[in-house]
Amino acid sequence: MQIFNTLSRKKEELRPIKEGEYRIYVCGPTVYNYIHIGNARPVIVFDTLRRYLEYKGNKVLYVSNITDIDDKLIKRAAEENTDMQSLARKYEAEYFKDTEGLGVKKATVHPRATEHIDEILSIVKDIIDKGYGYVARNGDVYFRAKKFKEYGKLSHLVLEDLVSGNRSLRSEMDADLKEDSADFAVWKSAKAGEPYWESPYGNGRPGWHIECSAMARKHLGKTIDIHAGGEDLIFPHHENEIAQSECANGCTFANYWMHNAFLNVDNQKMSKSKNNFFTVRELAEHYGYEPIRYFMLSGHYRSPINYTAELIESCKSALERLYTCRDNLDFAIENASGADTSLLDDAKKAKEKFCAAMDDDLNTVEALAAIFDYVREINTKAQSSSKETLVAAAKMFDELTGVLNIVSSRKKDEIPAEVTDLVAQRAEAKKAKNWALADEIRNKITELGYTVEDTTQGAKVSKNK
RNA sequence: GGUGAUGUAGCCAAGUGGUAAGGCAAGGGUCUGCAAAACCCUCAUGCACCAGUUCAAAUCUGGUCAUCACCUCCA
Repeated sequence: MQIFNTLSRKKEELRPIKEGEYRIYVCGPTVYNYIHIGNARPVIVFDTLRRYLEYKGNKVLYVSNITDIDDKLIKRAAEENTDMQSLARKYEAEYFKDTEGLGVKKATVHPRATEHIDEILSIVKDIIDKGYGYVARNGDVYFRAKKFKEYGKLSHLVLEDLVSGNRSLRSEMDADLKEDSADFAVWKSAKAGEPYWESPYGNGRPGWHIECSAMARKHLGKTIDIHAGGEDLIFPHHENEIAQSECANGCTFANYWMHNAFLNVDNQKMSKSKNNFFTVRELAEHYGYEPIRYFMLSGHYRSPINYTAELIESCKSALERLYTCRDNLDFAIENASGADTSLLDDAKKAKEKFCAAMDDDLNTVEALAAIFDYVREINTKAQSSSKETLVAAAKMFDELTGVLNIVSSRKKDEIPAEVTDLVAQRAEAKKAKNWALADEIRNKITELGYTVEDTTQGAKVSKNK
């Protein structure tokens, strides 16, 4: 499998440290609010990567952190008149509600920053011991960015350019605490009224970047296979993680870095001030979760995608085609009488095309095309195939759609006896060519919330769409 | 100023040298008592624009235009 590695800016053959096993760390949410649709993109994209690796028979250790200590949390807790921990737990629960709806598998571990203060302090100590960190007079601990010669290797930015950049006001503010304006905080001294933990440097709390370095080391080891997140995290977050981890551990932090492009709204970055901000929750209430997942996979993860309501609607229609195909398959299996086995070849071809696409840097768009090609074959041959063939074809359909996890919300409808009776009555009426009565019964069935469709294999009943 | 991305049909979107996948929408047809679903056909002599390289370019090179992002706590 080829993966685009941000480090080399090239597609590379993905080779894990240990054959058949992948250690993946994906930067998780800061739980201070409901997640927005932009947050959902990396969650869905890398969940799909994980599912594909597992589908290919690999073991995946997947870690995604919960940031539950942060400036935004402190601020928001004050606004909501609550404490930081209750706020964090509340939105963490909402986060899991949304991700579950989006068909995202739970990570092997979802570590919380506040439960890893010991590990964080331990890596801070390593950094200081090795000469890469220093304690400022107020108790802040900073990382000497320039001392790490490879600083900038991920973002391909040069420190001098950064320093001369046009947003240096903030670093100038701390200029009297830092040795150099490029240095960044790994530990922050406590401010009045804010949560803090005791440390050798005085009371304080972890900086943003250090938690990921610490939790990755604890749960996945010093060198991991893949580290992933949104492209905005490349700098400074991931750059700083590399500096911290590689200096503290003395070895490569992550072999592959994967970053998804942004999701825009009206071709602009989503932001509250532009009033183009959508949470996953509000969209899910409108359209359901599954179209959102499909939408995220309908474009390549490294290309920006633009959200509009019309697109979600068209994703919903595309999903309908998949649901209908799967329903037809079940119906055909129950009523199978044909002998054609050529669908088995189509299933094999579909899998080959699907895997070739996924192997090429997670090309979910081509993978979807493979599924839709297969759907056409199924629809064409469903009524002429043998039962065994249809069962195998359905299994392949479930396999491929299962990797993308896009047909999970389809349920087999329970048909009440009342409706079944009406269907039987309608069949009688049809037999007698009493079309008026047949249509009247069909209307009744519709009113009860069900749809009846006539096929060459008899009447097919489902819930109204 | 530095770095990077993008521009393909009405909409979305794959395709990195061999003559434009797939989905949505639209139109026509087949099937059906009528429907629904499904299937078939139609829908870019052309891939922002201009040059160039090549037997061959959406794809490579140079330039132009447009849009977007990152450059110290935004996925």
